[in-house]
Amino acid sequence: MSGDEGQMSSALSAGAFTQYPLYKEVKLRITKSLMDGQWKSGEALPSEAQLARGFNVSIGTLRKAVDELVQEKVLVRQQGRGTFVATHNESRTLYYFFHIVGEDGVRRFPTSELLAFSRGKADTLSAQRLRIGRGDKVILIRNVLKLEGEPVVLDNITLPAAQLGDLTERIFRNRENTIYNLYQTRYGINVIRTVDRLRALISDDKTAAALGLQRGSPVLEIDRTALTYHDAPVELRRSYVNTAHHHYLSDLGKYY
Amino acid sequence: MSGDEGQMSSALSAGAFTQYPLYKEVKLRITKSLMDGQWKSGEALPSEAQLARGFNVSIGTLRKAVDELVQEKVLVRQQGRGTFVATHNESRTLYYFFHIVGEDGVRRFPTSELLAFSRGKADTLSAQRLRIGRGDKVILIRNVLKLEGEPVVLDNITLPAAQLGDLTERIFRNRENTIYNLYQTRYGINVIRTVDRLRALISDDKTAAALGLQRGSPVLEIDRTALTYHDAPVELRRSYVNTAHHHYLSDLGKYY
DNA sequence: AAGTGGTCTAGACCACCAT
DNA sequence: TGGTGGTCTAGACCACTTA
Repeated sequence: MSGDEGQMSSALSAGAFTQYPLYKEVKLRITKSLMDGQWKSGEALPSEAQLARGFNVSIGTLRKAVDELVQEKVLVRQQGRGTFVATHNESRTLYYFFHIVGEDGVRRFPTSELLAFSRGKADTLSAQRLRIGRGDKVILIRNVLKLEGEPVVLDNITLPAAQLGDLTERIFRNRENTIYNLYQTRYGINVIRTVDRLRALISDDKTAAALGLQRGSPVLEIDRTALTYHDAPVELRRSYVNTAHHHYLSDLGKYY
Repeated sequence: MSGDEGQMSSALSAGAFTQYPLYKEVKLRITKSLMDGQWKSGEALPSEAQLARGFNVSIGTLRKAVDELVQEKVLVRQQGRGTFVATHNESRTLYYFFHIVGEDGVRRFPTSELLAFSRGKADTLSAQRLRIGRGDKVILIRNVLKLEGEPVVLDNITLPAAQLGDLTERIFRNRENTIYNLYQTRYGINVIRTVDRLRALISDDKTAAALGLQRGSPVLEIDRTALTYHDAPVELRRSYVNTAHHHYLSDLGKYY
């Protein structure tokens, strides 16, 4: 009886006929609570023992579910203290989302300077990539990132307005933390991973001017999609980088 | 007695005074066997039950060690069949080491064309990055990669000759598989991960010619270090990519 | 049918943190 | 001291592959 209980409840609560691991279902239920905002950024979840009792699974199964969420950097474990919802702070940004480093390889956090904040409508491509309707309202942001005072990155951000209804230039400008932190804390939108597509281009005049480059200089274009739970897109960002004294570091695989 | 046995043997066999998890030590011992070539590319390891007995640990601890090696793509589990040393085949290359994709986002495997094979001595920078002596012998390879018949990538490879003593142009040219597969099967050098640093540049005339580009065209430079166990460097590769119709895909984090 | 990895459980004990 | 996560063990049963 006791041995089969977990599997029975799994099949029941999943409402499925297929064989599906119990820990995956537990993971989905934790994810759902996170999406619903049941535990907010930086808050502690109930202890593993409590969660296991709540889900009616063994502690080992509960841990396996949490293990994966920790791996994905959605949760953070701290021995002796608890398990927390990962916060978008500077160090997380620096290590997982900002890939521009100096020639010495050192990671520095950039300062940000807003160039333009406007609203518009999604064109065909943006709509498709954000999975919204063509012509739906979007927010457009142009932003320069500086490293040691020098402009290095020009960001062009496209956001679906529906999810960030009240976002204004003032709110954006007055944020005290990273942009992803703003999405997370104010709108409950948690960016979990990004997919970047890179090319080399000759910069156009406007971009060159924003980066203090000569006409015809090469720049690195980064076409980024930011994703939240279940790979749902939440932000498009097209960036241009002056790679004369910096480079983009792609260091996959060091996840152990 | 039975509960403490594992931890005791851990401390003993690690020969350390510090607290060190038993599964980490098991992982190191498996890694060591892999480095020593005890199980070769594509071969099956002993079953988990056998390994656990051999290391005198529980099956759970053994699995935790193997879990990490599977995550790092060093080992591959196949339910019902066994656990195998991961092979450098085309699909592994395509998904984990070759990041150039077409505008449609589809991954295609490139054809390779050798331009030059020579021997030389390591300059200061190469020596430092390969952790060999300045002036030590190296092998230099220039290679063009074509996608659908068009040259897209120019590779300039630097290899420490000491580890690949007998490598000749003929052997390199006649390989039947990927370059990393050659290192793995012929020299027991297993590339596990790579670190890429990217910039945008104006191509020099030689590079432009090799890629069929006009003078002054922008190209994406990829400065790659390939690493084996314990992050030991085994290859340097400086590549130039025509990103007019392709891009570099950086898709970290989809490891779940 | 026999052997392999995959899941799940139950319980002990350790390391670390806050109080 | 009590609560948290971290490690380790032991054993049952399931899913899949091969012969």
